Amino acid sequence: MGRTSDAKERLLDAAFDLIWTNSYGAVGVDQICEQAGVNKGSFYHFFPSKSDLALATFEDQWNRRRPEFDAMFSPLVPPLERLDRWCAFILGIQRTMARRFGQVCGCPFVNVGTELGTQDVRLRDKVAELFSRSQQYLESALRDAMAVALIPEGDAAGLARMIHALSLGLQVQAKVANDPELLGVLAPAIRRLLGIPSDT
Amino acid sequence: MGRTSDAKERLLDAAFDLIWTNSYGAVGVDQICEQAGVNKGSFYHFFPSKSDLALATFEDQWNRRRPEFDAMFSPLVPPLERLDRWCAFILGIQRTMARRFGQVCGCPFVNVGTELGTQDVRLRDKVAELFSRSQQYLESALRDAMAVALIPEGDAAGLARMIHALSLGLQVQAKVANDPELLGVLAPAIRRLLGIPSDT
DNA sequence: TCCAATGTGGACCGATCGGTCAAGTATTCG
DNA sequence: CGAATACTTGACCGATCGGTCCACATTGGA
Repeated sequence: MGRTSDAKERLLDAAFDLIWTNSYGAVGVDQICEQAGVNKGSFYHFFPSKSDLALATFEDQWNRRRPEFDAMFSPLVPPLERLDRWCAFILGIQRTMARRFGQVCGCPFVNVGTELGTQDVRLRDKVAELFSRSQQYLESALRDAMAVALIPEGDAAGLARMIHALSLGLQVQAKVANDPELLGVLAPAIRRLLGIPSDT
Repeated sequence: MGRTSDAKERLLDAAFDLIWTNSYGAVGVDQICEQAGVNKGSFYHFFPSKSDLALATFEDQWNRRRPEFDAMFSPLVPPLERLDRWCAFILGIQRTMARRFGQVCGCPFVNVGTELGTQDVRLRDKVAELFSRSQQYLESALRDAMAVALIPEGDAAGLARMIHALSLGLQVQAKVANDPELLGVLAPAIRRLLGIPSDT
């Protein structure tokens, strides 16, 4: 009962894009509303605050990306190829954003996590949660790789965290240098970390 | 001629601390002035804009830290120990900030670089420059390590970038998890990356 | 059909934002 | 001493901030 609307989705979309390409602090509620084609009254009908919108945005984006991740890390894909696909995925995203926007945007979760980490505990915790989910995919791939002796046995969770850190750091470097191609070293770097000799 | 003052230094100090522990956007000019015990008029006597202050702050901080870096990476220190000292340095800073402030603050340059990377080119370029300087220290240590065959010959610059990325990523993870001890894996991760078997 | 629930429009709020300005005070040099 | 310079003071500006409010439009279920 009551009327229906897709304003909430439009707000989630607009907010994520604007915050990703700018920053949480630099994007105003008015701006988000304008881009979403929604009035301020409606905004606060759906979300109690700007921070709540950001929170919802993150969960929403994750859910949207999840099928892609599940496919990438499918147990049917050879373990090391899963990692390669993941590297290609990240590189692809940063390339696309850089081309569309003229500027490497980096990882949206890192951006907000570092900006608001000391100010908004809920947002910080949400980013930590999303990080943990990413690492679970990596960890699972690493364990499968160990099972078939593609890499030596070891602390899969710890390794996953290292690989994840590597990717975050390279994305920061790429953003600051405004060059998505810096992410090209991600895959070889991971192989180094895993002790796999490169092909060349 | 004319009167003298240390207001500029106080502004640089206050600004760096406030921006590091919060974020660029969340800290106002008024707030910086209050913490520095300086009036707004004086602020704009020394700096043309908030963004210029941030820029000056970064250069200032680097110059202050430089002797520490030069000592850490002195050619008289064995190459691999330089890297260990660097890891300990980063861990120490994050621990101190976390204890003093109740929250891991991460790398100040990453924080601002990711927040303003798409909005303020000068700031972005400055962060890129500081990153490059850090990598030069690492690169030099790696080359020295190669010279005495502590690690296999290879692309020192590329390896330095990977190590640097690893440290940035781990700092982001530590901030978001609010646990400085996550940086404990930095040293072992670097050894892994360099292909050095761990002691254990 | 009519009502209750749901979403919309947009004016409005006090606070704060980065930045300006002009008059005044201290200091150093000639 | 006097004038040029360097710094201080604090009131002030328009714009924008996140958030509130409420009359109104639209809808689905009974």
